[in-house]
Amino acid sequence: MAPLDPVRERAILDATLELLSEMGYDRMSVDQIAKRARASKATIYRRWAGKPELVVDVICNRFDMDAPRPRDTGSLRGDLAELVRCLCETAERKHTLIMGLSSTLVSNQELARALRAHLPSRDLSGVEALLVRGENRGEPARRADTARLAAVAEALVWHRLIFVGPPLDDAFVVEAADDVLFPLVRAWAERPVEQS
Amino acid sequence: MAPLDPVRERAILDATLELLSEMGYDRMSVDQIAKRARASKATIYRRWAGKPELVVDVICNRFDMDAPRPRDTGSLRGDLAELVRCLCETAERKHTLIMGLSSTLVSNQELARALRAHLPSRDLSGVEALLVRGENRGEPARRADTARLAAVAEALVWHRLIFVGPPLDDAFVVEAADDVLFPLVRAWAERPVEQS
Amino acid sequence: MAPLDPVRERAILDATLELLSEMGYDRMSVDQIAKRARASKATIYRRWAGKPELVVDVICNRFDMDAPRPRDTGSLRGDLAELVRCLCETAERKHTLIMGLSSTLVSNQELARALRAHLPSRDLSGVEALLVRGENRGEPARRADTARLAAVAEALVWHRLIFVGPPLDDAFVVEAADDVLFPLVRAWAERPVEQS
Amino acid sequence: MAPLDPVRERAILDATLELLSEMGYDRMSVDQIAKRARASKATIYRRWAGKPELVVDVICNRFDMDAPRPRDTGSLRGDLAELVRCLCETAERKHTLIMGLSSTLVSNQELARALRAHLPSRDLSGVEALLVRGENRGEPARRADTARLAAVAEALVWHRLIFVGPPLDDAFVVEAADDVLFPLVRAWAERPVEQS
DNA sequence: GGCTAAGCGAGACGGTACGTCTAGTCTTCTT
DNA sequence: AAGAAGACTAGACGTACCGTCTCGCTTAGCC
Repeated sequence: MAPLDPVRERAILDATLELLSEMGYDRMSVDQIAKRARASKATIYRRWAGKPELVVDVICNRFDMDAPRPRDTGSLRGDLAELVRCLCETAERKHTLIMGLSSTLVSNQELARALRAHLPSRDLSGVEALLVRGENRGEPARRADTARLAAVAEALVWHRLIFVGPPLDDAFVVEAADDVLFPLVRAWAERPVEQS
Repeated sequence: MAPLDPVRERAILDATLELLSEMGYDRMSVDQIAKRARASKATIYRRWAGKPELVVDVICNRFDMDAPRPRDTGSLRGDLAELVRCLCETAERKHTLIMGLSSTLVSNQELARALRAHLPSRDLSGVEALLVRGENRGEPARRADTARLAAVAEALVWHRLIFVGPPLDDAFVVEAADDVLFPLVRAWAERPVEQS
Repeated sequence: MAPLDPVRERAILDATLELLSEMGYDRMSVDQIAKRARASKATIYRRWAGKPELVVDVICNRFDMDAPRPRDTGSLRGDLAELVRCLCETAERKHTLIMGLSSTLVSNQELARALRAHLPSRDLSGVEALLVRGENRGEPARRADTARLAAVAEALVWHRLIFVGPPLDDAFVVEAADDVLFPLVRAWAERPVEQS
Repeated sequence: MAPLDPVRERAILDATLELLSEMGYDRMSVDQIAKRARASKATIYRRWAGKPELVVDVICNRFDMDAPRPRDTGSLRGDLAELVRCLCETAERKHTLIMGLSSTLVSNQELARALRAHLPSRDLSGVEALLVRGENRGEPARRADTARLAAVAEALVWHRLIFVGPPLDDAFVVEAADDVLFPLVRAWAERPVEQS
């Protein structure tokens, strides 16, 4: 058993994940985690420097952060709305966690970096596919920068969460898609920007 | 002295503001605030329901949240970059505070609302002026939705802060302006969206 | 309430005293004391540097350390046995506490001094009276050094506790009185030693 | 190597003995013993039931508990002082250990018995010789109960350690010999008590 | 000009989480 | 097959912080 037992680690991460959703970040105590995982606090602190580090690890390793893949709705505008909807879904899940952690993140840049590395939907293929479908339909989707489109969509969602708060309703989704993303994609298609 | 002494209130807000920048939100304790303000904790809790409320009050009343007014650079693209630069400046100041508070904001929607009411640059006249100048120059700035433009710009800045972190460098500013905001304004000018 | 509230102090000392006899020194935890006294651990640690200091205080202030006064049995030998019996009674009560503390006392001489100051039966008048009674009966009790007699008696009792252990039976009491204390008192009476 | 290796046992006892004098009983941890003896904790716990048992074993087997034999000083009074001096020497060495153990001894009578079996100077021949020498010199040493004399002397020394604390100075030695032991021996010689 | 009401500084209090430490058990790998 | 290495459970310890409360003192406003 000399190397840190992965079974125990798993149990601790599981317990943390459960409690995280049951109580939220700051009402969840390390003692509770230990009790639920039938682990000793020493076992927890042998692995993680503290509660925030543990939770970041949970987020990175056991939390499903990938947005669901946007479905084909038959039109570019519809697909963009669908994209925003998917991002909303994920962001609302992440939001609580990140907000709970953020007071720590501010004074712990190393931790912040670790978390950020796992935040974005690494998988851009959904957005890519959306643009390809649009192009195939003859819609003005060519040359759009996939990553930038995803970033702008994500930015709109998070901005809304921070400045207006949940819930993210359908009106917001449609506005974001129709008034920002769609015009933007069209603009890129017509006068492409030099890719950076 | 029967009504709550405004002098004491001021001293407490000042002390809080100082400590907030010296230590950050969560390493700052109420006892420290009391000591620095030569006030009793009772005096603090007679006015504010708790530490988060106090800090929100600091932000609302003693924290200069208004973005500096973007200057005229002679071109729409330049003005947009200038706008983003101004937003960056403000956002970086706000960022730390909001992140420190956010674990509380999640479970205290009332507080969140209070804070949000003071977050946005209420003053959109700078953005308005920017668009007017563009229009006067014959640039494609007509019919752009002032509030929406400001929101998108702000969204880009905050997204960057959350997902990449400070500092907000010049490359980011230029990209945001040239690759997103400028195409967007042009798109709006050419095929205006129905205002919501 | 500014000065440390004596009511709380009392409650804590009481709770400690109770738990001390219920569980013994080392199975008693500070958390238990706090819970029983309906006090916070902070309140305890504000007053005492730690568990040993608290217990020493209990012993000094709330523990009745005085031996019962030996009764008149009608003879010097009987009175001496009675004295030993009284000392046994007290010592057996003290024994557990001192033994529980002693691992700390070894490495904390300051604490040891505090405890020692409260250990001896300060009241020697019982022993004094015993000797006077003997003298009045014409028994050889003159000139005996009261303090020294008490010390020898006490030494015999503690030696027995340490080297043989409880319980202190009647045979021991009689032997101590008849074979040591009585001969000693007689010897002092016949050829008094120069008092030191 | 199949039978529990006596070499390892020896190493563990040695390490314990060293640490015992370096740090005292309660600041010495089992992990430290293991590390110093280059042994595993399992190896320790395979042989001894716990830390107290181990230490008792050290005391019984590797600790020289016997008082040095009192030398002939040419007079009974001098010999008695010499006896007390020898007891002091041993007691001061034992004192720390016993005090460190005592919190355990209280709640573990079996262990207490094991320790007690090794505590007294089993070898009474030194005391016996002392009395014989006195008798041969014509001093009043006849019929004295060797074991009881040793016990009283020992009692005086331990009482002093407990109630006044180390160090045991020369004044104490002389007083104990001249004011208690010598009168007592003389009294026994003149009116012998029936041996119990 | 006293009386009352309330704010005030000071700081103890209950509660609770944190992170550290130790004792004693158990597992895995090495020799 | 015994031993070294060291991870494990359990739980006590002492610290820090929050928000409440109680003291006296001082001040303001009203009779």
